[in-house]
Amino acid sequence: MNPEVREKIDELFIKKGLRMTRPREIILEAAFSDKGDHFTAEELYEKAKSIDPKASLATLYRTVSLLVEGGLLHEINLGKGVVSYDPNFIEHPHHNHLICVDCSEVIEFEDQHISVLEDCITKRLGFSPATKSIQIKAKCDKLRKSGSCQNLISK
Amino acid sequence: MNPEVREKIDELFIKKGLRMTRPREIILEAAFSDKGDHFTAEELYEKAKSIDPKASLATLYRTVSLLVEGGLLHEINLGKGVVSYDPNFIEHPHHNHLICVDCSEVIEFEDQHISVLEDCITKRLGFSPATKSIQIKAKCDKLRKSGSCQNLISK
DNA sequence: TTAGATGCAAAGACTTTGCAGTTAA
DNA sequence: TTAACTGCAAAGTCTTTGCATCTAA
Repeated sequence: MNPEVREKIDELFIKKGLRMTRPREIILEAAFSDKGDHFTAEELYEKAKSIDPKASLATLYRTVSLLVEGGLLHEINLGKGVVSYDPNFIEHPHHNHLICVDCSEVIEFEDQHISVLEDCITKRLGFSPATKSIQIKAKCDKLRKSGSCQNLISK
Repeated sequence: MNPEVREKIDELFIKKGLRMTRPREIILEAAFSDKGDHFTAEELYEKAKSIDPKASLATLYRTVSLLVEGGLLHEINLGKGVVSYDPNFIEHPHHNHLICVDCSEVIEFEDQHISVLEDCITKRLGFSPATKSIQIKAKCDKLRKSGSCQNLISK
């Protein structure tokens, strides 16, 4: 786990007076140790069970809620009513998502220009651009050109 | 109901060989007759029941699915895992959403500049900018300044 | 006439919660 | 020591589905 991530977690636990328990350690490990893929509750549960087969889904949901409330994990909706979690906001607080409407591939990106424009629009509408986030839904060129794309095939 | 909306609905029903039944008419009326507010399945159900108390939730879900597949209704996630439906894409195909993270107020907006920029980013990432949509999550100025805002109070 | 649509009630998927026992600080 | 946490199983919420009946075209 990235030391920056570890530090933010410890901060949150101290700030909120939370206890660091073994079941929570396992969930944190499952959520933050990897390459930063998004995951559903079910996927996180599988990963947690691979670390400790006794991992409990109730504790997992409770821990995920704490992390979301604390801002360390973001709930994202990639369409189709599926709730996923994004562990990358600690390291990349300003990233946005592009989601392929066909194959559900998700790409994270940051862009200075769109941030500025977004701020303008947000202010014009009478809002403060805090905690803003952008989702672009688009069609994957791979799919359009070849009639298929990686993630669609792998389903 | 707006004639343009009516026309698109009829088009869809003809294209897909769907039958226009009374239960479906009621749901269409509930979804598209008003000022274009977003609604949840439950809210739509209440409205449908106000038109005909015998309205069935099963038929409602089935009809909503057809409309979403046909592109007449868009599923939107305004955070908190709540699924809502947006009936305004027929009249405003390119609108985007700004959602207040505090009070969940939703504002629809269109912006030429952000559309262009969005297209650039999308292409750069290897995607086609078809059916793109942007969600900005931000903080409501009203809330920030006065400590409260309309929608927060009304809850 | 008949394929499609309906409505009920049951099932399903996902998430939350009550409670008795356990544990970090 | 004790307030917080855990894990189980039960409950809750939201959505889908099987099936017998009905109906638009």
